[in-house]
Amino acid sequence: MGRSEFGVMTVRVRFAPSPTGHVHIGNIRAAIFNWLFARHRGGEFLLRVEDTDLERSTDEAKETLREAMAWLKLDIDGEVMHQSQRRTAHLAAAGELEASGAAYALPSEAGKGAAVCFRMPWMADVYEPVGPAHLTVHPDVPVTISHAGVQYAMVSKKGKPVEESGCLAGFKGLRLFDADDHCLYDLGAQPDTVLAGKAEFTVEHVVRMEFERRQVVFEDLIKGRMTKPLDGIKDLVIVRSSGAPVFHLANVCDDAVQEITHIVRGDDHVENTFRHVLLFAALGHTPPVYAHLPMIVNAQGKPYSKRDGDAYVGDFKARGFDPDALFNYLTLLGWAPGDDREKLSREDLVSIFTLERVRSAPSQMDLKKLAHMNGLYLAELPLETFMASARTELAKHDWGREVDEKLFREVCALLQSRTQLYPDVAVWKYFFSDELEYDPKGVRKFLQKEGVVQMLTALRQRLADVDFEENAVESLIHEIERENEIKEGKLNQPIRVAVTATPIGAGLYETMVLLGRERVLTRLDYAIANLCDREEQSSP
RNA sequence: GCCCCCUUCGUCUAUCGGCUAGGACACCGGGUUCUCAUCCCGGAAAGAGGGGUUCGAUUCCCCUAGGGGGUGCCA
Repeated sequence: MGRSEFGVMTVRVRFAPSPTGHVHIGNIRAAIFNWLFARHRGGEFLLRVEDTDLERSTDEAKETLREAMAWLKLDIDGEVMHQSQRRTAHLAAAGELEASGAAYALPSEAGKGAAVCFRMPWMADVYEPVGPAHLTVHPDVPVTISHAGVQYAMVSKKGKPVEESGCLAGFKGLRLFDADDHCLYDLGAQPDTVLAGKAEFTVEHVVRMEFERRQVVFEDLIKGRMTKPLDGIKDLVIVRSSGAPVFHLANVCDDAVQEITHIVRGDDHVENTFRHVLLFAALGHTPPVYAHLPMIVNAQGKPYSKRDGDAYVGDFKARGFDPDALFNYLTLLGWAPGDDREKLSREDLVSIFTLERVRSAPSQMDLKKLAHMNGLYLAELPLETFMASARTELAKHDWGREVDEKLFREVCALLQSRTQLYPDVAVWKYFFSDELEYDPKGVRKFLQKEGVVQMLTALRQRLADVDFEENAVESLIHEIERENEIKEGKLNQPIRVAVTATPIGAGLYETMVLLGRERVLTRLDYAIANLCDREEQSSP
């Protein structure tokens, strides 16, 4: 089982999504943790597409799955397994279980075949005794005992019968009593005839049952020691009456043939695990080590559902997130390195990631924090990389489709460090288009002030002659400020609003130079004529 | 109903019996800067509640509450 030549177990993990619809953020987080674990341990990360549900599985979903994984750089080892192609092997396994008596056929319904059910074995390594159990039973509902399990009714608080059932193995030493405390039934220590399906019992007027409770135990790397009483576990349908293998069978068989050593999956599978470990054993395999990841919940603290449209991996790409930033952020959901580091490279993460440090409480996404982290990542992207994404984003605007390459590059270089999300580049419009929408607050605050029009006019006239580069432009502006006896820098914001239509942006002198003399002069003219308060037509 | 699991600032988290409970995002103040962002400094903000165990509990145990998962011939 995946042993290297040194006798050290080689880790083999898998990501096993079912390709029905888009890849969910919770799914991809499971993929990320599997990948990190595999890379940390120098093991292998496999992909298994669980496409047995032919009705709902689509090629498109498979495609978006591969896209999402490629985008997040989750490289896989070995061949991709398609579960639908393993149907014969799954059915063969079911046949073996049935032949050995580990599984049994359910009574077939009219017109259908017989479903196959895996019986929780009578004895197993993972069972441990927990002592005697005494249950109160509702006398109106008869107790039935068969190789398929025990059915009975408990008594609700209101005295109503509540139907319950469990596997036969859960009721070792079962004894049933009536109201007079007579023992009506005794399963005995060795219920061979019942197990063999040679005897079934229906017992009436039972008020009390006793048995030796046992529980199933497995060790979870994240949640610790997990236990569940066997009498609360039911036998498991592994083949439908239609003849199709059920998820549980397929999943366990494939994990066995792929020699998976660790199963890292969502919390929602813990209940399955109690039965899967027994299925592994019945199939002649040692169960893998399990690690159940906590769920990711939405901003309302509720589990993500189809309604939370923003939970698909593809949407994060579309909304301008960087894959490395998302990767890093997701890594911090339910896991932390143990110190104060948060921004961690892939290499760092691979070297320090352990499943033992995963928390077991659900965590919710914080888009603000993700955006912040995205800004950190965008700021340090190589210019070319940033430009490529920015160009794609710009092309979503009609003014951004055909831009001057040289100008585009310079704008990117200037504004990259102030971009948090790619859609933010929409504010760059003033560099590429002359159709400006002036920020009304900016206009009011900076242009419609006394004296501004004169200073802008002076600036406009003398700008025509000056060398159009940063230092010269800055000196000229300062000159005008001195002449008008205002503080150095005071004129910057009025100029900014006049030439960029917004009060926020990068350094003004650089911005002006990038805009170019012609545009700056035209816009100053426009502002002087249309946006500033003119003295002669000042308010009543 | 029953079973399994979870519970530290609004959010993500640190803490593995000694805590003036640390960090990050968001928020609020101040500084730097021509604006914004960055950056720097500061502030407000948490152990669900109740019982134990202990010299000492956020840390261990129990109960309650709240939340999640499961209870399919779905995966």
